[in-house]
Amino acid sequence: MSYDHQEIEGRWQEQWEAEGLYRAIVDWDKPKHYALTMLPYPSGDLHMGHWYAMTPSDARARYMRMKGFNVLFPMGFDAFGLPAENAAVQRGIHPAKWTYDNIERMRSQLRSMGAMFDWEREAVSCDPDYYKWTEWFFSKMFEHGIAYRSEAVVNWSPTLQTVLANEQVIDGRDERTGQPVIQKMMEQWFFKITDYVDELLEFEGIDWPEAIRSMQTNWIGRSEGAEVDFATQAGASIRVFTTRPDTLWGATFMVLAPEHELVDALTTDPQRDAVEAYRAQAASKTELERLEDDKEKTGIFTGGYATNPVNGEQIPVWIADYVLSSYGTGAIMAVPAHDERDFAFARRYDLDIVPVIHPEGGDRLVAAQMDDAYVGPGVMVDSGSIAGVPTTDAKGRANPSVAAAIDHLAEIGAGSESVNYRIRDWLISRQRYWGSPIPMIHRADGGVEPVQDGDLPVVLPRDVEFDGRSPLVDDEQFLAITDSDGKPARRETDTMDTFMCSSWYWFRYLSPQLDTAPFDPEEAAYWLPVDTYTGGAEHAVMHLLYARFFVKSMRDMGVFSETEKIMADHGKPIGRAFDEPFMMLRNQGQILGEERRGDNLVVEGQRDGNRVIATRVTVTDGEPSDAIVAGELMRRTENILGIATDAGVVTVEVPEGTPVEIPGVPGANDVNQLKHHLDVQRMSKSRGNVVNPDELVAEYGADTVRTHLMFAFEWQKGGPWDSRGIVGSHRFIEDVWKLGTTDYEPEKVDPAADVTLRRQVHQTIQKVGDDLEEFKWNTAIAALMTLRNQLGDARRAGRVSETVWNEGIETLLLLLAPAAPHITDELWRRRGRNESVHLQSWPAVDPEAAKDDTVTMVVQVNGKVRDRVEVSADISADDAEAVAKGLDRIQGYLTDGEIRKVIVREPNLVNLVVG
RNA sequence: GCCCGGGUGGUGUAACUGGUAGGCACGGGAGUCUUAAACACUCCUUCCCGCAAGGGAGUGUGGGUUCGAAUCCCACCCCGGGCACCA
Repeated sequence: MSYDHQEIEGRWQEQWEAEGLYRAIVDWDKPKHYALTMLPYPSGDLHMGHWYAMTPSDARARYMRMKGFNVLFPMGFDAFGLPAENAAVQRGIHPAKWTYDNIERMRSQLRSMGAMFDWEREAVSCDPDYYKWTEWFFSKMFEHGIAYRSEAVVNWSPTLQTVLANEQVIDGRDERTGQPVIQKMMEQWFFKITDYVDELLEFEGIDWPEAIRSMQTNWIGRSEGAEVDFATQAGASIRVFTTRPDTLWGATFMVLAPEHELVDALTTDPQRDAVEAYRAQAASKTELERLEDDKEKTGIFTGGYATNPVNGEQIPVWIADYVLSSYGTGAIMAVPAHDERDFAFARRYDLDIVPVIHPEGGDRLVAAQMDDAYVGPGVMVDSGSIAGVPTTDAKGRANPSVAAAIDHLAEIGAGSESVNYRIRDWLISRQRYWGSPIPMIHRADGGVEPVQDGDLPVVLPRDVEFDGRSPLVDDEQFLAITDSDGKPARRETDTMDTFMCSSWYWFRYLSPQLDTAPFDPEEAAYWLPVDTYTGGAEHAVMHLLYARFFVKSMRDMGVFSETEKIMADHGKPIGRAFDEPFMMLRNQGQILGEERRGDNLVVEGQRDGNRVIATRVTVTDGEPSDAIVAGELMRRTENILGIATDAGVVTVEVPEGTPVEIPGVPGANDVNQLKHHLDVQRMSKSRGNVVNPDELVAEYGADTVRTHLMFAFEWQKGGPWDSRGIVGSHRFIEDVWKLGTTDYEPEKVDPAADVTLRRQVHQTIQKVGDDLEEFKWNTAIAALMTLRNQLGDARRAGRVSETVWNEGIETLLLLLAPAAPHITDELWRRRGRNESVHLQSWPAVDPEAAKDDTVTMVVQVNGKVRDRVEVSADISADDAEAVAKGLDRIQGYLTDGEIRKVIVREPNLVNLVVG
């Protein structure tokens, strides 16, 4: 009987569905487990990454179910977003049609995984039934002052024709397309995520990876310091935020962001033209251009002066674009002696430098002799009342000099302690069509008001034309509305960031059909919170941060009050259920395209230690001989290339300005284009490195693909796909088939063989269970492969009894069921069981059976292994020592000295120290 | 520059709390089967010396702690990720 994976997998997927095997129903008598995996965007095709993310999560959910939990494992689609609009523009397909067609296709691909998704709970964020509640949340947040409209400098993407949140902009480029964004003053909708910063910095009671926590902490960017006011002749004073109020005595000038509101008032007439010119020039630059000019700081003197509050000095006020209007107060006090940026600026414009820190154990600093700002510890000098106070590397009040300065500022009334954050409020409006409408009305009198709850959802008009801009802006039918006073008004035309849709989707899964509330409190009381959440780490400061914010604001708006009552009725503790969305978070890595030989790079240059400094880099098909390095580009980090040559991977540094030649791409290129070019080239030349799961499933079956993805990678790390390796996992699945389908008859039963096999079986139960708890699939599968080998050996030897053989086979099926659900259910029922393997309990370890009765004891002499011997597992320390000393091989090592010390770690090791 | 996470055979990975480095696979080699090839099966496969018995080296590099270090400490190099003119 050969293993026909296509027939088996198709049949079981249908049967499970017909049986409703994975329906998750509230049952207060059973412990619940809410397992969640990030929902996909319906791009059209499921790729390996989806399989890699979802099938291990499915295996975990299945394991929890076998452990006795009532498991909810839903799936849905994050279905709003720009690609649908691009399809409309490029191919004339309506975004809704494009999206729903893709969803249809992906549903069937998802089914081919054989996952235990409860499809009755599916949620699709672009359904009006769904976005009605996305809009409702917006209205609630508007009511509670969490959503607000404000004018601010925002990131505008000319490519996407919309504004973007800060989280979506990386190095001045939009994170999706890599195109530059520009800064624009616009009136937009925001969510007050900044009200929650302190709570967001805490991760109490949740089990999240350190990397995500530190990324969020980093992004929020809390810094402690003080706000200080500097009086000016213009009347208004300039407020600055500084983390180093202790260096105030060394502040010799001030710098305002070009956009700062006091610039006009401070600018003197002789300087006005120059200041205006500088402001205009700064405004025209993209963020990217500002960053590129970072070598030389530029700025201009306003002509105005401010008074240093601690010493009364008059100091000049400049403007410069290295001061950001968006951070702190948009103005700084410059302390060139102790800040690198201020130092560079002062040197360039010949401004005063006054050192106020005396370096520990060093000479007094002399301004004229400084080559760099001094940022280390020391003692405050020339600093009025805080002179003599030590200064350390500590931040905030933990630094004695900062504490002293804050106290002094409070005394003289010039400033106070203050905390600043890097994070800004979440900009959620988008000038796009395919998103959830913002349910607001602009009144004729200039005010705004929410659409009445009863009128939700504001539905996207279907009959619209696409030309790259949002069709909502001039859709008169959509726009025309009356306000609550019955007067003509206009609808808001912005839609919401799609991250808004994904900030609450796991609540919608609880009751996707409910039309009276976003979720059913009866369901919520039982299932919440989400117990395990899995997905990619790339969402660290977007989705995962927004989701935390969202739950906290829902809690504060009272959205959970009924749910809480029902929980109390059932005596279920609330814990952190409404403070945090996901109790446990685990991130999988990324599956990369298969590495393969392709286009070569030829590098000319000099060797420098273990790397090569390039003088010229050329992309070529040939392999010229005068090159120092020739081979395939494996990786690039900034200007460092890793090139695979016959002699291994060589590190090549490409200094700025090195000529980079790419055939067909004229003009000056740089390293940034290199990798992109080669990737594109490789992808299009042969799609051999784009791994298509559908093809693999057709060839090997879903069980093999699932098992292999779990086996071949360290899950949190991922890595490049290697098409050769999958045969190993396939052999494993086929061996399981053979083991499960052959009738076993012992030749001659040997009780010792029974003991051995049972020990192996029960040790495997222990090992696999431990590994699945910790998401360590690779070692769990390795242990199951070992058990496969052991069962194969036992069958060949024919010494184990039938009972023990059956226990072994059935345990293998039970332990493998989460990873390979189809073959295990098939074999399970072929063994005459009429209930699914997926309804069985996880096998229990019999500790007696699992115990080793003998172990290999290592005998070392001076820490080197010199012999090994089988001993009883419960050997005493004295016996172990005696056995070790008695070994012939060991005797030979004892002749050159006497035993000075004996270390015994029975039963594993004896170490004899001889000298 | 700062903050995380890493570096183990030809490859992917494994190794409890400091106690046998290389388990599970891929690839490679030899053999059995076959007219042959593929499949399957058996054995070998960290490197060096040796016919072998055996010996030596070995977890990025260099030091240290320890009876004993892949594991702990210090310094450095490299890789991946995040942040970055953030005052």
